[in-house]
Amino acid sequence: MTKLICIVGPTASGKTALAIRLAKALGTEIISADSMQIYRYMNIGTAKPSAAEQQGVVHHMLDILDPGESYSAAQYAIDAAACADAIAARGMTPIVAGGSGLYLDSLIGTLHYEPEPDHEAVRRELYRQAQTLGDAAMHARLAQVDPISATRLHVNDRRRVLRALEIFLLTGEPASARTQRAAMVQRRYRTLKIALTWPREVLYQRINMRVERMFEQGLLQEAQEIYARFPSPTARQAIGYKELFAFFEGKISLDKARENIARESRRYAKRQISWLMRDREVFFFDAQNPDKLYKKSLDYIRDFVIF
RNA sequence: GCCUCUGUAGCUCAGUUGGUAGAGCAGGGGACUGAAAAUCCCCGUGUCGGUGGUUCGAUUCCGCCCGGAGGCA
Repeated sequence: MTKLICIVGPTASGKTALAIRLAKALGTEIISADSMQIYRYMNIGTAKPSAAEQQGVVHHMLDILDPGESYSAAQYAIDAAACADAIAARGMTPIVAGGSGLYLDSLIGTLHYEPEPDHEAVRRELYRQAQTLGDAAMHARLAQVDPISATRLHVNDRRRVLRALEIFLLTGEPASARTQRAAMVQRRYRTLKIALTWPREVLYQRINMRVERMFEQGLLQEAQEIYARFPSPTARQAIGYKELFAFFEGKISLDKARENIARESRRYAKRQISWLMRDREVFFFDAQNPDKLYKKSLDYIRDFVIF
């Protein structure tokens, strides 16, 4: 089975730098697992490594879409797997680095996706209905066709409730049944997962500093451009952009936007940590000393690649 | 120096006509299968500034002390 080295961790934990250093040492390539760096033009706000920072290491899954083009974890699994297989075919062990836990799990095959018809129209209709009938009614409807999903999902989690309904309407099968079947599918890759950890306060300081640096580097102008060129739903939801859009629309002050970006980044980091904590496979490495982190990672990688 | 206001959760404040207290924000924990940087759920013990007094009982009333803000000199 093909092997993948995964470098994960919350935002601003140093994944990018470590991955590049390791890739150079191993002579391999990097596959990004970041749902926002996948977009062109969103560079500063997503902390995408510049050409200089990449130091000649080949990066995949960066800049493959325009902001506003829609994408999905399922599609990512296909595209990233193609990259991984190509790299492996050339005799290397790819490094996957990124903070989008769902994407990462989709790639390695912990999560599995079966083909399904286009959901565009059905989804739009469901949201229209939710608008008029209310969340409780939609949840009740789900309970009739897919009681397992309905118990698992909170009434207010509109997104997941409607998605579950959508699956049923599209496939005639409850989402829970499909999920159950997917769990039986064998994984695609063998993985070594290294997670970078920091004391919470230190990580938050790093996040705050990074946000300031982003503004120094011209985040405002970058967001302005995206705002003008891509009035799209995707860029709208990226931290660092959505807050500035609110500023452009006169809803909040620039200071408030800056503050919100830092706060949302902190909360995002917390959600990422939650995601990692439940993954029993990850090794948590202290990231406070970069050299020690690098050496320890290399040790683990050597064992992993050999055996 | 005198007068007035004020001191309650990390922050901004509410409140208890005396029975040891609660909101917002910040923060913490969790969920997560085709939008995921998204979406959603749960979590409020804190010497009620300190110290004496009144009281069965004080964060609440009274005295003094210590912070802070303003006014008069």
